[in-house]
Amino acid sequence: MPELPEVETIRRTLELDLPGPRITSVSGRSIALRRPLDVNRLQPLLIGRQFLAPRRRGKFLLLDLEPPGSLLVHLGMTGRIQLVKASLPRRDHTHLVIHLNDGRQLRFVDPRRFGLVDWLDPGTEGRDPSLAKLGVEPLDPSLSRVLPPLLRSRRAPLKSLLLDQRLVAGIGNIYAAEALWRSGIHPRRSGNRTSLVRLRRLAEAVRSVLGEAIEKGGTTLRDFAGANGEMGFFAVQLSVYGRQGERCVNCGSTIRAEVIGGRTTAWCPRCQR
DNA sequence: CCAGTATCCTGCAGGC
DNA sequence: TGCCTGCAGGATACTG
Repeated sequence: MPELPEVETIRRTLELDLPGPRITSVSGRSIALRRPLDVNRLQPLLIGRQFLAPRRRGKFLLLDLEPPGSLLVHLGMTGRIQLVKASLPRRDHTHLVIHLNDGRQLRFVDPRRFGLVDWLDPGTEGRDPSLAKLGVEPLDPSLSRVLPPLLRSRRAPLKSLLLDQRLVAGIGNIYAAEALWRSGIHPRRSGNRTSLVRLRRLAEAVRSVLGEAIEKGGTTLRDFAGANGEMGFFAVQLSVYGRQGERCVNCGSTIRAEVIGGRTTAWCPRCQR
């Protein structure tokens, strides 16, 4: 669910509100997330530090600190970040709480525990096993030059290739389906059986779909950050994802869905070839 | 190296 | 009402 646009919106929200106060303590429960969450290790590393403006890489958040060091955060499927008054009751599955000296807390909540929070020593992000493998940033202007030849070199379905974070970082199941619909390409089409012209169109669709979703997130930023400081997800207008059985907004055909590469994938049988 | 599948986890929807 | 099953999908380990 949290794909690049949602993570970017969270980043922008945190950028406004997180820098400043000092960390006074850390609490929570060490528990198995994607990587083991070790509260006892984080505690001495975080106390006394202040957050700077956060960064994003793919679907990862990098919460930079001063003195230098970073928290690496991934929201997985159900991860949420809350920046709230300490008095607000904790939701279930709150795994980590970072206490700030202005009476607020940064909380990491993740029922399904597919997310992660990990410490990065300054300058080591290039060696992090997850970050090091990430492909091109989809909003980078180089995307339409870099991505097409990569896709051309593979014979897997384009839908699966778009989800491969080593090729392009930040696309998930929702925006992969949307970008393929927008560029008129069938999700099962092999990368190496697609012309460079069409792949360039796909790269542009990826950029525009993600860019528009971020804009919408930006316009709802105030609501989105919420009265209770909860940073979750927003609903964007979707053309195919989750619309199987409904009519294509472009041609009126019935949207279909099948499992491709282990992921349910919706597409329009008429618009996408 | 590449492609495809299994795995982790909880909440929720649907069937009966 | 309650129980069961299956599905949702991030990244990654594993298999062929």
